[in-house]
Amino acid sequence: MELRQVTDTIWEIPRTGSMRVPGRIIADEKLLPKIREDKAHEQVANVACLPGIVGYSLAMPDAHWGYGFPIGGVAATDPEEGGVISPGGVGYDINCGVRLVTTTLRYEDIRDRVRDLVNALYHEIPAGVGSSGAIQKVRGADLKAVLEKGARWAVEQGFGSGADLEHTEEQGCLAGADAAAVSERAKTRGEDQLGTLGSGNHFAELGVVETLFDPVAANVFGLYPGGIVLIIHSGSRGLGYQVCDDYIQTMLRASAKYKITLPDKQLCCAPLNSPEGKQYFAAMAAAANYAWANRQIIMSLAIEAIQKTLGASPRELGARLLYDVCHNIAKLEEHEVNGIKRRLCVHRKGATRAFPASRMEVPTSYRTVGQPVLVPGDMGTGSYVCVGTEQSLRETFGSCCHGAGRLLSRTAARKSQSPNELLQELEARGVVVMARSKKTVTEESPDAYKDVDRVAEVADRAGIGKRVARIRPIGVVKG
DNA sequence: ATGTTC
Repeated sequence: MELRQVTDTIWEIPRTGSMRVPGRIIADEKLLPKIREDKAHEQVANVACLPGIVGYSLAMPDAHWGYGFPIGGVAATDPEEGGVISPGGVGYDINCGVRLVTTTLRYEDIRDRVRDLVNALYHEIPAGVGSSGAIQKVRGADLKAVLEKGARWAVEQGFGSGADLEHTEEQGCLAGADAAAVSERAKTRGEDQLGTLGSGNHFAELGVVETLFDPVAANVFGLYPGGIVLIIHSGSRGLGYQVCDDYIQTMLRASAKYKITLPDKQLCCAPLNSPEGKQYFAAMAAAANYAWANRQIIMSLAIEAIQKTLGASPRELGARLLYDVCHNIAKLEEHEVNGIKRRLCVHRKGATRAFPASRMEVPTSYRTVGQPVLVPGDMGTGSYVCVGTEQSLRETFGSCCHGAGRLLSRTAARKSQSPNELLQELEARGVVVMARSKKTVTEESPDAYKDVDRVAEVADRAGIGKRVARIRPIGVVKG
């Protein structure tokens, strides 16, 4: 497949065959070969065949192979022109996302307490496959409220405060959610999993702000060198998984019903304006809201654990949600295409929104700099806070990368190192790790991920997310 | 990612 270099950081897949638009991959010479080896570029071309897609089928610098769509894939469709919605373009973990909490603690204040803090987080936040029981079971009318109100429900139950909602994408509630579109089985799976981390790449992490790239934006975001931050990465757990699974079946039928020809069955979809498309959107939004409630509760549990461990008052800890950004979702947004404003369905799968200061969706407190973009790397290397730009709005429907991106499969990662060896190595790097499962530790080895510094540098150079600060991990809780 | 194949 031909890849034509357009700029330093853009490679284009020309429109051929049944592609409706060209593909574009944001990468550099070092990241591109791995993306090709993964055949993620072929998935970009496949996505370009979806009915109603506009502009480009895009891949972010951390792109790799995924179910149907690449992870790191972005695609916008126009519902008015038969545009579709595809569960494969959202992912199994609906509204998997990241939130970052700043504190007034400095590294020197807690240098000797990191192990105690990690231990406290480990005990207060259930983690691992099938983890449950963080809070009382939530069912019936309460679960309906979670699905339709999102993070606000958690705040109303006493987890965090209303101020958190202002610093959450969509205020922690995607409009159009309908609990009735979520199967009973999905609901049952969700009733005891609110406030739990899950497994895989999900984590709760303590980090220290290390490098500032943009001191002005850093200051607006409350980031300062030596400051301690809390990062939480989790999603919609078994409930979101079940919603995806249920609707892939629906969409396989719908694709046939609407005579949509697809190069890959995993791209199964339905027009947004069809009953199936509307129902999936309503269920996806409900799962997204569950994920926001989940992260809101996890954050609250984590902050409480830190306060208790340090014997600090809320005021002394000074915890404040910088932002919560999702990276597995489809959203209706206004975008300008060829000079015309259109309401598009933007699929971001393993990609974050990255809106500039000019967009109304950005919290008023950040309206001078832009939307925070949270880019966690692997547990031993670092994470980035970036900021959205006008360029990302123009070139990637306001999207940026979501992490380092996987380099090795989980199986390959497990074979490369023993868990104890890896834990020691991380300790030597200054990272205390506590994990429910040793298997997860090796699967999540820094060696299993691409270099987040390079990914963030490419995103910055490509102009889709300017780096604000780099964060070094000091303590991590894993599933 | 996922009660890691209801």
